[in-house]
Amino acid sequence: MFEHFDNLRVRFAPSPTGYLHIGGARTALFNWLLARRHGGKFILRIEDTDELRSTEEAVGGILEGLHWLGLNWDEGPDVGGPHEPYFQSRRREIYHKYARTLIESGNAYFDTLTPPPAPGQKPAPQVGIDRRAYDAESRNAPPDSQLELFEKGAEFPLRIKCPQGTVSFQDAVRGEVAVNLDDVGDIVILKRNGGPVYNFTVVVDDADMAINLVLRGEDHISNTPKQLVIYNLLDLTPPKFAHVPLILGSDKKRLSKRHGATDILEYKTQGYLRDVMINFLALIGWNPGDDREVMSRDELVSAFSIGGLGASSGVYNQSKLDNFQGVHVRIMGVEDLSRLMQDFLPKEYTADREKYLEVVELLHDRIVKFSEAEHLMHYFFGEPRYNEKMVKKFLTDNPNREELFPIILENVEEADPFTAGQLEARFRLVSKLKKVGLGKLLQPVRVAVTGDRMSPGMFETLEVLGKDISLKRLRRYMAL
RNA sequence: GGCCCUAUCGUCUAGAGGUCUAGGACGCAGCCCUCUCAAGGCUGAAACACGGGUUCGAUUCCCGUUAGGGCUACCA
Repeated sequence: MFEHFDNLRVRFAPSPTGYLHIGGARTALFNWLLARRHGGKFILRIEDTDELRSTEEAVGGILEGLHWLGLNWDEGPDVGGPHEPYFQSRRREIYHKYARTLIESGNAYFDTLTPPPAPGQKPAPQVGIDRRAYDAESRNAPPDSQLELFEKGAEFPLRIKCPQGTVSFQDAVRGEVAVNLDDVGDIVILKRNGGPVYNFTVVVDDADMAINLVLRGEDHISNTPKQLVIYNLLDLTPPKFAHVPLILGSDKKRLSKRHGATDILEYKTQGYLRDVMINFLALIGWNPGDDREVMSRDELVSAFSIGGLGASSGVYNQSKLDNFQGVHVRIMGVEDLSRLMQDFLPKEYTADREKYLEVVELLHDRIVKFSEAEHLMHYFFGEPRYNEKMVKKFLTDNPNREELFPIILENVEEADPFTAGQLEARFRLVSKLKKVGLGKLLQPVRVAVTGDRMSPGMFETLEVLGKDISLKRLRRYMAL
């Protein structure tokens, strides 16, 4: 029943009270994947009814994050659409229209009994209150009187009249969820100041925007019954629901800054590929039904199905992300890699296209995050940043320096042509004749030329560096 | 506290009553390759939370316990 969709309309509805974290990004991704898979529409709606906590910057950050991931929306901010506006803060009249409907049908009433909350205090819990008092005071007041209050702009919270019994729904990932309506209660839909409340705005907007499948975080599962009551009172057909598990940190607690980067844009600046992020995120709580793990965006779209969603929460795994990044980098051609990586490098590094490509080729298997690429290749484009400990160990304090360094220098000097093949042949011969391991010969070279103990193959590195630079760096430490 | 959700290797997961001596991936360990670091190849350690049922038979179904998570606002 959840596998086939006509005119699928899904949405991502973040509230701009902070950056787009990876949990939200994943929810957005699932919705996007679903829309693309079934030829439906992906709608973006900004839930900024909390005027105190919502900010413009947050909106910008969320849009930027979504753009970076390539999760383009068919309707929403910037692109518009037939159900504008897509910001809840600009839909107040719509909410009031629906509120009026509820009052007229006798399904909502002003709560004249509950005192205003003390400033800065949470209002007292209203579930399980003594209904009888409300029944006498205003719950059973005639709709006309309530409408009058509404017109006057009464300073009372507007509550729905929750019926008794149970509500249930078929969750696409969990099956049936049933709740006793006594646990829902007469929830507030309009605040004392007339502002609409979340559980009311989602219902109104999802209905108004013709959303027919709501896929969201598990933290909303308890809100669903409340929303269902409102759908019923409004005589509206509710959408289907799918609640995906949350992403947890390594301590199984809700993901937070303590677990590393959680702003999706942080991954961009660290140099993760957007397709890696998408691949990684999709696999937390979903699988294609076979053993595939590393998947392209297109593969993800065609493999995605709501049936592949799991119900148990997943823990964020940084080393898996890094592994995915490495694999995606390796299967990518040098051309693509070079292009995607150049924003993370100084302009001087990429100016000489040919040399840049040679360097990238050498480092192809060693690059993970692009933010680390500069360090891996810096010595090709300028003086090495020497690791003093290694300089000491392999060069200045090398016990065999007098014996080996002249030989090393001589062979580099005389290599002609100055190619990896030529250099390798010479060094292998020396190694054999002098009965010295290649490592003994090459580690000092490596430190002198690259500044540290690890690099791509030494012969290839020397070739790309060229004879002049190689010799200059070697002589600095090896000329006795 | 109340209500709701979840429960397979450390982690992501496959498994939809017998195919499970439980499969894959990351990570970890060892070996191979090797001029270092990677990459690659091979091998290994590593899990069905617990207790009751149902059944000829439960990782798979039901109940409970425990654990984790969520919600419990005139926040979203």
